[in-house]
Amino acid sequence: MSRDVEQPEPDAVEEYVEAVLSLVEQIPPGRAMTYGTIAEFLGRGGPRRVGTIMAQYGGGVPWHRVVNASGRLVPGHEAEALRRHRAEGTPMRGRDRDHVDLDAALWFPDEPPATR
DNA sequence: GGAATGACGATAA
DNA sequence: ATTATCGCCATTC
Repeated sequence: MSRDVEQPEPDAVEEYVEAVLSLVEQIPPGRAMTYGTIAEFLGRGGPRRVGTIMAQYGGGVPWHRVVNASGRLVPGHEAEALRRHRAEGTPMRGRDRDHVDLDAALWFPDEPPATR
């Protein structure tokens, strides 16, 4: 057949954004997830994709509970994120307790992803 | 289609 | 612990 079938529909993007946001919303206080873990759990896209999305649409969810693989806080909002983590009692590490202790705080969803 | 760009990740020095 | 490099995924120019 002719006719190519590859037209990146805006819906697919929106759906992915929703998937990321709804997952981040589920992260309990005092816990955290990494960009890579989120991407892995969703089974599509990559850490980079997740980061880009959080940067644009993460304003309505607990964005501070998303950290990079090193436990580093969100660039540009470190002070705010740090303040919130201290308020939530998130396990921190480092001399200044400015990194999330992923060994203790990494959270993983109990149920499988919403099979779309 | 190639190059540049990111709230990333793993690894090497 | 910090910096540099490369790989990855998708978007934008």
